[in-house]
Amino acid sequence: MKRLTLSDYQALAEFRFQIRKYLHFSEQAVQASGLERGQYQLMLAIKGMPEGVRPRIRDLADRMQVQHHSAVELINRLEAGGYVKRERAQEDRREVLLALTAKGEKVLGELALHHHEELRSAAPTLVAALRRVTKEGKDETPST
Amino acid sequence: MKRLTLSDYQALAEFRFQIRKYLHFSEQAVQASGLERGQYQLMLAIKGMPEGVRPRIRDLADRMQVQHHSAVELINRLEAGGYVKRERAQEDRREVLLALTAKGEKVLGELALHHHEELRSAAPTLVAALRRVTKEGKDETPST
DNA sequence: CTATATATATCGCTGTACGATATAATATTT
DNA sequence: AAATATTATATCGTACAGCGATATATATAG
Repeated sequence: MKRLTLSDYQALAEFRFQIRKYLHFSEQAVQASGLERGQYQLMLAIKGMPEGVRPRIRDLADRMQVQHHSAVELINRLEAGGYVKRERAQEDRREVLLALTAKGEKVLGELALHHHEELRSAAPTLVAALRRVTKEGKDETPST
Repeated sequence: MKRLTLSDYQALAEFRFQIRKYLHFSEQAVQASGLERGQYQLMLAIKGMPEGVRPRIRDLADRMQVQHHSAVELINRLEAGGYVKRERAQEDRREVLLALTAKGEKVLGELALHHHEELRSAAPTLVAALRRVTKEGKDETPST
């Protein structure tokens, strides 16, 4: 079994740290807007859906990497808060398509802007951390 | 207030998606090893601590971006599982320094290896997503 | 036109992180 | 050196997000 060098461990740890910092910033910003953790992300997923993919619950669950019923619950709370609305698809009436309300657009707009700025400023550090992970180990003595 | 373009939203959403995929992979791998979510990360934080920083509970909490008492609980469970051990610092006897046990080293080694491989293969996509976020918007019509 | 698959929804539970608070050691002030 | 404040760690109860198991509705296959 291959072994990692101490530098590899440090690279992995540093990447985690940077990611956690970004996610922590996000959580603070989201809660300051009166939303719960996943709500911003789900709204962002609706708005930022790749071209050609319709925002069904299933697709959103996939983008969120959660079970579909976790997405359902999240959407229930979002709908209750007036941020998104459900629409039955007319072709396949099992499907529910999601859309942002005006209120949802507004909150998402502000949050996304903050996130965009934060991520732009964090990006160089993140890329550097990734590069360090990617970099071939130069025969360093393994750790332990 | 500045507005984001649709491409900006897509870039943010795509980055989130890629991060979630990595974190989801991580969670699966960690649970398959019989550990809980944060346990791998905390062990990794111990091992991958930057040079010159001692692994006190407070420092680890900072690297984990959690409240110190959340770190305490995590460490309680790790210690109960025999993965880490506490040692009182002799200079300042309030401090508790953490160290991995042999068992901890072993489990961490395997997990970190998988993570390293996964991250190496995910890195190009992640970097691309970051670049798209960083890229100056080229006067595209704003969304909505 | 029954059987099976797909899409969404509900209910109860668990685990993780938090807030509030406590204990212990060290540092500072008078 | 006693009193007070600060720092480091620990405990207890709680909240909430996501999951497993299960249910309902619609659509497709045989």
